[in-house]
Amino acid sequence: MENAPPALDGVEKIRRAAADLFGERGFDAVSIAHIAERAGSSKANIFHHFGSKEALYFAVLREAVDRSTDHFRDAMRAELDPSQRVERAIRGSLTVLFEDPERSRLIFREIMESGPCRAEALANEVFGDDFIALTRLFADVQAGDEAGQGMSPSFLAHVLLSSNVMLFHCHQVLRHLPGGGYADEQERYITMLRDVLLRSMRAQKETNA
Amino acid sequence: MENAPPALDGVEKIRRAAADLFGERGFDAVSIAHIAERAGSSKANIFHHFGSKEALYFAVLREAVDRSTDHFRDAMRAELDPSQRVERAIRGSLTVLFEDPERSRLIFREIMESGPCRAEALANEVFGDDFIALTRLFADVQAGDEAGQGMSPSFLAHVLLSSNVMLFHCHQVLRHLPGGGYADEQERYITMLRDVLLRSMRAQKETNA
DNA sequence: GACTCCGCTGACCAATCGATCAGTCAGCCC
DNA sequence: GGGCTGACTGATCGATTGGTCAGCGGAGTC
Repeated sequence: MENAPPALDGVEKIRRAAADLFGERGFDAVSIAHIAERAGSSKANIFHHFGSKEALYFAVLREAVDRSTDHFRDAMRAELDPSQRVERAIRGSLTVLFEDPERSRLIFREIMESGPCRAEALANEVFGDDFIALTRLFADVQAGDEAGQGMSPSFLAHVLLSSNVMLFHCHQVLRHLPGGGYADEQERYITMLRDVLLRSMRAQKETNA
Repeated sequence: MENAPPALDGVEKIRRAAADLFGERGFDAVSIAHIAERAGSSKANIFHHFGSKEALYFAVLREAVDRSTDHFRDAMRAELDPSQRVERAIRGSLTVLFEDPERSRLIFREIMESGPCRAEALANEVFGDDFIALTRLFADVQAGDEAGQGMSPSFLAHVLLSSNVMLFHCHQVLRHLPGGGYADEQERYITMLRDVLLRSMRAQKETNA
């Protein structure tokens, strides 16, 4: 009977408690004692398994990053018409962000804090694949549409991800801004962002001053 | 001779040191001892003037927020054609973000960390005015353009701010992504974002499935 | 000179931090 | 049984944390 939930051995419990707490409050605000308490373990045991607080943090971060890219890749496999493909990409990215908020916060904090040294590694190992996939999607959609290109696919990926990430991190603030009701209406939000992206691709060089 | 630089009294030195350090590393990673050292003062003196670490943090945060809104408001006063007005709004927001990076990080961290309780206060006191101004700008531009409305001005403000904030916080990562060269070319970035926003406003209901 | 006020300091506090220690206990191999 | 491994613990380390307190020294005031 005990096959479905794998009984969660000690190490995994520590990992999950650490992921939750680091995601919620950040590296410095969380102590090993907190993690040990939530994991139902002892401080010494954490050092036994992970060596140091920093090593635990990076272990948790790496795991979060790996799981994130898997989910995102799944969300973009379908072959539909442009409107539906873009919509699906928005929804997929949004799902990844919201289905495990602690993980998302953990990763974004790492991006913010990373100096020039670690930024390149992050770009290659962590976000590169997702960004490329999204860029390809926009390039495909533009190529299949005779109207006009003229808009960089990678920049459209930037706009999509920016908007979603901002919605995720700031939606408690956004919902209280005048006209910020979209923060609580996911479908309306997705439709609006989809329209912004599709219109950007289709309209031609009419905006040149 | 000592009139132009106001000699920076002790309290102001503390405030600046705290703003720099809190912006760089966040609340928990910075100790009063660090701040005292950078300010050339003593721990006890900081408590003498501010009472507690939290009070110092909030004082610094409030000051950062006030200065931020002032700058932003200045950047949007001009009356030009739609393309130039949108471009100016993008540039203004970008300038505010990059001209004092520590301040910007401080504020954004507060948005991320703020629970539902403090989020409403932040929305009203801090970002409300800027967001309203930006929303009005898009509403104006759309009204003056006969082509079509159909796109929520507040959502366009969201897209503009999201894209800029993301560029600011992640540009060390973005520049290393394939096609992410725009992260280092501000003028190209501004042009692309302007086009995305203008096209979104002008194109009509052609995207409805 | 004696007085107060105020910006400021060094010494100090209890609490907590990350980390280490010796040692316990259960399981496994021979 | 004996030898060994690895998960785990309570006690404890030195360092650092946010915060307190008595007091110093200079500027003003009578």
